[in-house]
Amino acid sequence: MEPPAARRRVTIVDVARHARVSTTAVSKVLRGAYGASPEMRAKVRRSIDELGYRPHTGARALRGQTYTIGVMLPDIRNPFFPEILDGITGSLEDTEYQVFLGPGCNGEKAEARVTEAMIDRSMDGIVMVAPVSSRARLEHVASAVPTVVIGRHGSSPLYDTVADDDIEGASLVVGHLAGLGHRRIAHIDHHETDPARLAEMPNARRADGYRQAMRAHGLEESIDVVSTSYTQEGGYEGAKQLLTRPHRPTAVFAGADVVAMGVLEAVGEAGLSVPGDISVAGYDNTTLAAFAPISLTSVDQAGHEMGRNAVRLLLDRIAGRHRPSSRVMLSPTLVPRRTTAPPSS
Amino acid sequence: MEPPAARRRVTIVDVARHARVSTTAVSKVLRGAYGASPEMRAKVRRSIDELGYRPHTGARALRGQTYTIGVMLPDIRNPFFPEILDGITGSLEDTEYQVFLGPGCNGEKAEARVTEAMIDRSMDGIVMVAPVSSRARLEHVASAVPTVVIGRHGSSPLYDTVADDDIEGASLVVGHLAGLGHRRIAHIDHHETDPARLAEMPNARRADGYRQAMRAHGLEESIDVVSTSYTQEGGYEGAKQLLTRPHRPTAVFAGADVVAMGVLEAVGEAGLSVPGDISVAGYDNTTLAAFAPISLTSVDQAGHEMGRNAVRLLLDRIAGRHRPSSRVMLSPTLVPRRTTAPPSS
DNA sequence: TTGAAAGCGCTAACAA
DNA sequence: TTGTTAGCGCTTTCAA
Repeated sequence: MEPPAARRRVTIVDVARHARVSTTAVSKVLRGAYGASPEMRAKVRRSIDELGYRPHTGARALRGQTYTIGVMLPDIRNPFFPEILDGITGSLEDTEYQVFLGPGCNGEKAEARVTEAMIDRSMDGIVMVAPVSSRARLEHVASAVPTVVIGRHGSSPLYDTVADDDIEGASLVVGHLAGLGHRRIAHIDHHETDPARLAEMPNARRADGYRQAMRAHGLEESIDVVSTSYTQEGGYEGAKQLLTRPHRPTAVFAGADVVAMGVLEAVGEAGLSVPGDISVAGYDNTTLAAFAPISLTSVDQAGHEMGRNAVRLLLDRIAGRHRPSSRVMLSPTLVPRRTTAPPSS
Repeated sequence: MEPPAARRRVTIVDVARHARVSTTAVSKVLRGAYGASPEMRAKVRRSIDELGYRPHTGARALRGQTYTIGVMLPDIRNPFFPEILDGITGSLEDTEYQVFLGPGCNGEKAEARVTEAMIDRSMDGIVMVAPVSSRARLEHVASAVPTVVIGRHGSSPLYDTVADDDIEGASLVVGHLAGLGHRRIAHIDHHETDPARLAEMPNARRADGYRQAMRAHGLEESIDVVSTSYTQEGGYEGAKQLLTRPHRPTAVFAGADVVAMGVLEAVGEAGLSVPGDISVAGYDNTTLAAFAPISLTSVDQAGHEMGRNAVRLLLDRIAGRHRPSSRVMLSPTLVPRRTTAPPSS
């Protein structure tokens, strides 16, 4: 008399026995591989359902795929990232692939930990959203597993990239404000010291785009960039500085929506009104921007599209298609709301 | 002459050879298992570093642990969940465990897909945050892998639970408002039909707590609950209804911060001011509530603590400690801000 | 079209 | 204390 053993997981062997075929046959059916008659497929399918069999991913990992896609998100709090994530999960919904998020990636070290963990787990593909790691690190990851980098400029032969045209986005904002009649349009940037990263990060592009657009509108004399950080505090500090200017700007283009939130706070504290005394625009078109009491003019980056494109490129690579690396560049759109209006003067 | 083969991953065999010991020895060192001399440990450690060896999780999964914890988050957009997540990742930072998030779990079907995927991947433990699945489903998961359920009342011998005392939270809000002099305090609830779930969901507790507290303050005649949903739209709709009451409430207790956002919107549209004409309180103390221009009175659930407790319970179970299931109940605190004030009358 | 069998990288029972 | 070795569940080569 044996004690009732802990229930063992149903394996491919059980299915094979139940269907009276070989394990090879079951494996073939599972993977939709060539070389199995329709009758055999049907038989195996039935046994799989009856027994409630599910493939063991660890065992699969030793020989083939894991049907797992890892997504590295730097900051789960940034309300822009869920859009990208929806684009990713949405296009993977009807496939066997499962998405897992590596959370808490603030800084190079944390990014390395998460990506290594994904590689250790034999994930089939990795999507890195707005990584801060060095190019060398990204290429290290990409050399181990198919990789797509979202939201960073600068390409590599080892990975594909999907990014928003930040130059164009900045230009849309400046064009909008200039069109309303603003001349003194200031910009709040994210301060970046690392020169290597500088060229690849979206914030630098936005600042460049701002400068270019200002020149294009004949406003180069009014170019005014404050470098703080892409956080609410950064926006608050930046706005404080701008408000003490002898000739106060009539409009502020914040490099991100969260930054604009800080600007709104500082402007409110200074007893000024938006857009009466000062217009404010953000970037990312987050849910926060759309929230009625705030109603922030912002730039929409088409996060869904970014996610969809990333998946398309990734599956293509996983399927083994050898091709030069791609760069997808998406066009942003302006969403004018109530924080921007003609200057009062 | 061979073509340069694709670089093979360093395995335990390579390490063993390099250190001139057996693979068993390496395995023991890796797992900190009993039976390896300090000299051997040192030797193996050195080889591991020199070769850059990392354990293959899939291979580990076949025999032992994967050092992976899966967290199921129903809605990545809910600004309360990152708090819990921080609590989880924070307490796992100095361990070998890695956290992965299963995203996009809206509804029972999606929850089942994600949890099955976690089980297939031999994750060592699962944390389910505010799941909507039936008790039977939760127990199915828990019978396959150590599980902790966060944010749901009602216990099971198969899994541990961590929850906030929603009755107390509701009581804090009502007490605060009543203390300010309000009598007509209304509540916006999340509509729930499933009777089984009804008893376990926090929203029901909050509504019950509201009713109990109203009675305790002798305000049972003023009890007024509108059932919509825990979304911004739900708050908007609910407020619309409340504002058409012949005797308009002077304070609204929204069951969640997002709901309160919708209330603020509706109140603003009606040309009323907060807190001048009507006080508004939320629940969750999200970053949104703390945001200065909004400054919403809310209830803090100590998300960090929830996450920390969940991990503690999970690791305990994973370590194989057999014990009856635990229920951890945390006490919320009230965070009064500028959306609540004495009634104007 | 079908199946037998080797082996992926690791852990753990057992032997030395 | 140290090493040998048998699998874990799957994929894939190769033979029938």
